[in-house]
Amino acid sequence: MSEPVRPLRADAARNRELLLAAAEEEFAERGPDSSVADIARRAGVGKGTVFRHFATKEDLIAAIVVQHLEPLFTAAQRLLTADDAGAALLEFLSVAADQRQQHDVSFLQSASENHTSVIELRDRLFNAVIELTDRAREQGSVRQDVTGVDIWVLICAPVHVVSYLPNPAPDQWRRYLAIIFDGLRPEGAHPLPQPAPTLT
Amino acid sequence: MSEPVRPLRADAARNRELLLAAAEEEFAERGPDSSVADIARRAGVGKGTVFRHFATKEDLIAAIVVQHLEPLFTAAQRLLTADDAGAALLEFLSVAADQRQQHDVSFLQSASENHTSVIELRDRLFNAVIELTDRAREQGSVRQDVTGVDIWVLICAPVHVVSYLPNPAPDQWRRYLAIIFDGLRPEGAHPLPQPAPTLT
DNA sequence: TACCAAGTTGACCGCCCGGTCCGTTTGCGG
DNA sequence: CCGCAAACGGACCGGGCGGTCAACTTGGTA
Repeated sequence: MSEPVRPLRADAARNRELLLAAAEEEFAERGPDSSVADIARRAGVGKGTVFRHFATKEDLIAAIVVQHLEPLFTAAQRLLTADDAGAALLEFLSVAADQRQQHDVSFLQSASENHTSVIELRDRLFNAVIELTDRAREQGSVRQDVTGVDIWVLICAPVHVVSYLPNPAPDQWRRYLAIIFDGLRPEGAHPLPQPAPTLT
Repeated sequence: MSEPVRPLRADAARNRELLLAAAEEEFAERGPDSSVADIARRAGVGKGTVFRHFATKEDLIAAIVVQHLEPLFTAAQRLLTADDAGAALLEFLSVAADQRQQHDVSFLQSASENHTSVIELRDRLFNAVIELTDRAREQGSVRQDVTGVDIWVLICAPVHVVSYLPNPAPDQWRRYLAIIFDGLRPEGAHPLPQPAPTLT
């Protein structure tokens, strides 16, 4: 079943990394309509080389998304072993926001929803967020009526709202994460008007 | 200085409305890359007619944005006369979210940032939000360290986070508006790590 | 060092986009 | 009801896109 994949040639491996880095920068700067030709130019390779490494533009996007989800998943797993689950949840949200602030490619997620590699990693990350949230709720660090799905959809909010500012400070998202997290705390919580959603 | 603009012919006026409605639907369903040809087809007119009414695609987008900002501004002005400024602010955020939930074209805002008509209306709306927020803060309905700019960037958040759900209930945004608004209340507020931003 | 598979390249293809243009149709004042 | 300006429609244009391919270069190995 398993294929004895030969290692990439040295120049090919280097070009692959150059391409991923260039594509990430290009998407972060120019948005979701960045062209493959521009990405190739930024990486200093021909356009044909892009398609040798990634069969379609969508495959390239999926590779970038995976590269972003991976360290997030690692962080989530590490934080699952922390004693203070509330602080762990807050730090996870900080790590996620900080990563997005550097290179915001969140708009690529929807363009790679069909790739199994993205789906698998995304689901594992989702489950880790559920666990983080459950632990924080059990310790009374967040309100009783908040679920992992709530946290899941709120991950992106701090960075997103900052994108409406003309020249935001690099850490501006911290202000809005703090506001939102205050809304998640048990103290002074008002009843929620809608039941918690699911992902199905 | 003023031009004696003749009234539109009956069919032209009707087509203009058809086009605006069709474009709004098309953008809401297909996203920011909807084509002018598809919009014309949905409106039941030729492509040339689109460009008779709106010189460029950007002009069409700006007209849609203005059509969305106008009722929002009206609502904000009305709510400025309410007694309970905290409830007024919450209702303004509800009106804004409810409108966006019906036809989310918020991604068009950035594509029409150069149009004076959009800029003027947006600035007037912004000032109204400042006033609404100042009144709510003075009445102690929201925390002392929150500003109108904070509210301004948070307007879009409830609808945005819901967009990450596969089949959201029409009122799902209310859950997240409630969470965020709890974070804006004075009770149990933790100090904010970053100063309030400005729009310049 | 000589060989060749692996890798690179950029011209090229078909497609679709925003925008133009002119021949045709139509609403409406006299 | 007539005449015409206003409005309409769709073929057409230049340009940029994702993706292909055949000629060329190069890294690793025997």
